[in-house]
Amino acid sequence: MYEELKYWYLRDHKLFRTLSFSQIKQLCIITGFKKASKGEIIYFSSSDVPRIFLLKKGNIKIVAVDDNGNETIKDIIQKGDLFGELTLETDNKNEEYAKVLSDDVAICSFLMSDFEDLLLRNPTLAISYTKFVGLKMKRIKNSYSNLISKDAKTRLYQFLKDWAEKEGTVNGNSVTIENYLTQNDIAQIICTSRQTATQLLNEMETNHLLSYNRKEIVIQDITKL
Amino acid sequence: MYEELKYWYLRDHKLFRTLSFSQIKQLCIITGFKKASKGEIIYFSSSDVPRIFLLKKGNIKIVAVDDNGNETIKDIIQKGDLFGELTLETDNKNEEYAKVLSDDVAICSFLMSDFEDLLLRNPTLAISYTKFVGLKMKRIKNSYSNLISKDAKTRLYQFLKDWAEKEGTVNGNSVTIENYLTQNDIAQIICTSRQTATQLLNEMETNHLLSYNRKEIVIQDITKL
DNA sequence: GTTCAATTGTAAATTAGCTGACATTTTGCT
DNA sequence: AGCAAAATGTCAGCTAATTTACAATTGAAC
Repeated sequence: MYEELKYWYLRDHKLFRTLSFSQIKQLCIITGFKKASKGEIIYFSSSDVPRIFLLKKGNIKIVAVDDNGNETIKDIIQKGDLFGELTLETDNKNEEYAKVLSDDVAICSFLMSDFEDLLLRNPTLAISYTKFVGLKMKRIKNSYSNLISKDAKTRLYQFLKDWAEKEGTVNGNSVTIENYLTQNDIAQIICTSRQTATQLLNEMETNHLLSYNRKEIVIQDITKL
Repeated sequence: MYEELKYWYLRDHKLFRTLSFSQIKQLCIITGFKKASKGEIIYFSSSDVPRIFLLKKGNIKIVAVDDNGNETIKDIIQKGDLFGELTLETDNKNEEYAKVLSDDVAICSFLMSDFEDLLLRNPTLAISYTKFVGLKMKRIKNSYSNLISKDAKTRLYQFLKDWAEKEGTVNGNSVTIENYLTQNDIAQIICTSRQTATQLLNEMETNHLLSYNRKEIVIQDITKL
């Protein structure tokens, strides 16, 4: 029954829908499970054998540390997202780790080499996977060109719109987002200083565009952003 | 013999090294050839059937036009690079075109659907291709995080180093680059204003770091950048 | 050779946003 | 409850780089 559970955990991701039961089982044999709670740090890049991870529950942020010890948020991973060495290529110089943002997370993982084997035997999956990586690339390109050509305000608005679309609960024109990020996190994501982010958020609050607190963000009218 | 030629054209790219003659021939049947000269604009995103392109000779820039009609340089493609819908996914809302930078270019292309068929029959190629797309993604990530966290000067230095490494002719510590870009192009690539780029380049010239003209750039000592 | 457009050079004014430096509030913890 | 740590609020410089504005140079076309 444990096997069964794992099966469904993987099956859930749209990438694996096309796989037969036995194929998933093959991956499952080496599938690892992990639970973690808020604030915990999960190392995944170096040391261990290269793995691909699937976040089953909760939210995490991928943080990179540069030579000066500065932390930068690379990515926010949500329930259902894959992360890790998606390029099937290991690079060890990469100092990245994941930090748990929600109360707790469930992560399932498998070895990159096993996945590669599976892709070899499953060309359709290989194509789906390529498209998946491509989509990811397109998203990254998009958000980066936002970062570069737009000012901080526009970037914040765009970020909030994206966030609302991905995770918000809609209620007419109003959208409610469960807020698991600090203002500092938000600032890092939109690449600005914490102070600027605070200012902009307060400005939006006085303009009745949204109401902000540490639990949730309510956007009064998403069409006005 | 025309067939033969095309074979070698494709064969040249390291992605296709693992393919058999017949497999390449299969692609070649639908391979298109194109020649174009300086300043010419090549549309490749919309209208036509989705294709993947391989630049065999010369240099082009990929330019995107936003809603306000502003042009941004998305990418510089060099001899041997693939471009087009590398993600195997068409998106039509994308307003992109290529502009020829060198005196003339040779481009060879094939249909995305044919390539997809080939990938299906060739899992090894599929994996290579996935890794290739992944590598591209990693490069993009890298250059973007440069754009975001570094100042204009550092960005210019990094760009020149990259350019020199890719295309420069080394002579001891000195490197000569054939300059097919205007200062405005360079400015756009490193995401700054034309004036700032000009200033920085002149500053480098007075500091004897390089000599610049419209034909070539000579970096006196690449290790000093 | 002359003309015109593109490219390059230079400088002052303006500005978005960062830094640093605090005060205040909230949260988790024992 | 009471404390420390984390998160938020606010403000005054400061700075890199954009904008605006124009001059000078180069190159290609006729």
